[in-house]
Amino acid sequence: MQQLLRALAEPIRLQVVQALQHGERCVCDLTGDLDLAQSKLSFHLKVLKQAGLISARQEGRWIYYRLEPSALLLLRDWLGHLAAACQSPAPACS
Amino acid sequence: MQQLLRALAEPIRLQVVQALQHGERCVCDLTGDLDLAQSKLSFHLKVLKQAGLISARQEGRWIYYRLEPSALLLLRDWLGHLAAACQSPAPACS
DNA sequence: ACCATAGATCAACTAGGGTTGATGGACCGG
DNA sequence: CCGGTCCATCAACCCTAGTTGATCTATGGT
Repeated sequence: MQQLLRALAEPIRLQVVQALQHGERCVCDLTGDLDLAQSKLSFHLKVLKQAGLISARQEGRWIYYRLEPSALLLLRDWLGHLAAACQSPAPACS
Repeated sequence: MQQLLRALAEPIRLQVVQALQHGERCVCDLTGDLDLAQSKLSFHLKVLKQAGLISARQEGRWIYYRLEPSALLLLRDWLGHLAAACQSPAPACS
């Protein structure tokens, strides 16, 4: 969880994730979409990839990145469990 | 989302959230549970509160903090939508 | 009124993460 | 081969978020 949250909790990386939500994009597309220096984008893509939130596929000179739904669902479910736990009967310690 | 993610993406705050998952606790309980300096804990509680993830209730000299499930569910649903979007038919641009 | 405890806040310091610009490697077209 | 494009990596810098210790407010017991 820790790693997933840290990866998502950064403005640029959040933008990248949102830019990928409707399908894969290559790095050069993303630099254009988000108006970022290539070096900067590459750094953030690496963080997201290490966290397991995205994966890469090479095609010729281009590298296409895509979201990894399993990671999103893992985090989603964890939040669901937390919410469920804190809504349950309430032990009411005093 | 940004603010929720940033608030959760910190080891101590994550511990606090987990410590609160089964019901409210006062600050002095939490300093004991997590073995933290009072000042440090107070700082992180403030961040979590500003993000809307926890809320406070005063009782005498004690202040009890509790999780705010609505914030957790908001984030949960956002992740669900993201996962759904990236799993959908796939426009397959070339 | 006095003291003890719970907790917030502040200023100074520190460190880890993000930025920047340059370099390097891979792939391709001519 | 050679030049150009796509992308990763690196070192140096910078800045913000977190830490620390002290101080301040409020509440309550005696």
